[in-house]
Amino acid sequence: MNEDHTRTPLDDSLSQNSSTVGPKSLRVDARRNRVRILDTALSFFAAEGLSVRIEEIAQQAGVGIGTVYRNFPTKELLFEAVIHRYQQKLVEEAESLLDHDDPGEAFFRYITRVIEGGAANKALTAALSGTEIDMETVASGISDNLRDVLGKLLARAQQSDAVRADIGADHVKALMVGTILAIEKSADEIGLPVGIISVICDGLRTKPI
Amino acid sequence: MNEDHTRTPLDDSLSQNSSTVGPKSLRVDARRNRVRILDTALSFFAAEGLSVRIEEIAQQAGVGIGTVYRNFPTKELLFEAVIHRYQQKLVEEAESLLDHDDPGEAFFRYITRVIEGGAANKALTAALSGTEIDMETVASGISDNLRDVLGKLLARAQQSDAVRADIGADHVKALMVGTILAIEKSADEIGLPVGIISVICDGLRTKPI
DNA sequence: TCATAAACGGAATATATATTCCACTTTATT
DNA sequence: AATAAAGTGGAATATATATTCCGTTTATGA
Repeated sequence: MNEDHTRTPLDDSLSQNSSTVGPKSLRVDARRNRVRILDTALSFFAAEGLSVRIEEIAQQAGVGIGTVYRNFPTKELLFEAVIHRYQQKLVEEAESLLDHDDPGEAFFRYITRVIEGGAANKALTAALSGTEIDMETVASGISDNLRDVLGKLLARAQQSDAVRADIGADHVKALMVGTILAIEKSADEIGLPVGIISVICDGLRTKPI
Repeated sequence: MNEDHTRTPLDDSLSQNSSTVGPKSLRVDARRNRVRILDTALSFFAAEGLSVRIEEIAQQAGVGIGTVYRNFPTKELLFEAVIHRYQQKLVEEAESLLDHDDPGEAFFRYITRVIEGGAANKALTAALSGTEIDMETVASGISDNLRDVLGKLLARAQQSDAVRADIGADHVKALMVGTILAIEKSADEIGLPVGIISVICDGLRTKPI
């Protein structure tokens, strides 16, 4: 009775590369369900944060609760799996901006994009900020990877004198998180996001004189 | 059996002016308990946010759960009562800065103070940002009052050309909330708050050239 | 001091939801 | 087609906590 189908949360997102066999080759129907669950969970988490009921995800995904739990033994683990994707995308995006001609623009474009994307995605917000959950694993995962690339992006921008020198990646990360949260929490006044982002960016720039 | 001791949440904080009789003159022990509950709730909410159990508050306040519920029929109402105090303080503080010589400094001093105070107070954060709860009543109450004074403070600062003209009180409020949340959520890197606040303030300033 | 209404305490109740369990299906293998 | 292994659904369980209920205690005014 010793169930050990519990894969570690970070190595499994279900290797899309159809050729490779994957963790242990799931049965075809199982793999399909897994994808459905992840997709559904993503949209729910993004829209409503961690408070969605597992039952609702299961229903919408067209599977039973039990199936969700077979794949993700815990709500938290499901969340982690969902977030792990997003994280990857963010990091990749940052990396692709690392060899941009204008380090300053690369930097500002990146934080703008992260903020705009995040403001529409409660799941990401929760993951980045640690709101709503403890998030041992993911949090540190995100922090490490994202802080790294962000740090590089920032360093280049600072070297090219586009960004003030007295701040670090932590500041930037905090500012992004805060801005995302602020936008998310505010009544949806039109124009708010743009205005706020502009304030942040201006505050980060080196001063003219 | 029709209990109607349910006072409206905003008119009752227990009128300190000992001379006036108050809402309906509580029995002396009842009044004492009410204060204890409010005080205890404040510190708990500030430290841990809305997730504290009512039972814990009751215990720490030295009363039974029933007594808490007699005074505040709902966890949410208790929270509202607690927040109402803080709100009042914030508004008063803003008002007292309205006739400061230097409108710019008054403005920046105020948002700095709110941010620094808020970052240590999860209750305020929750109330301001709407995190963790719906907060119909308080939210709008805070919004209205605080937005008002904040607007005045901002207007003066803008007239004196200390703050860029293209933003409104909503932006400022969102920025404050975001900053508070960012600081609160970040691991406590020393110096983070100062650095972040400085970025925000710089971003709000009119530009030199 | 007594009677009475007000207030109290905390066990019991209600509710919401995460998680488990297992009899039943479906897939893969022969 | 038959069988074993893998996977499934969803009722049942476990748990956490907000809220109610009511017998007991306490302040107050005569």
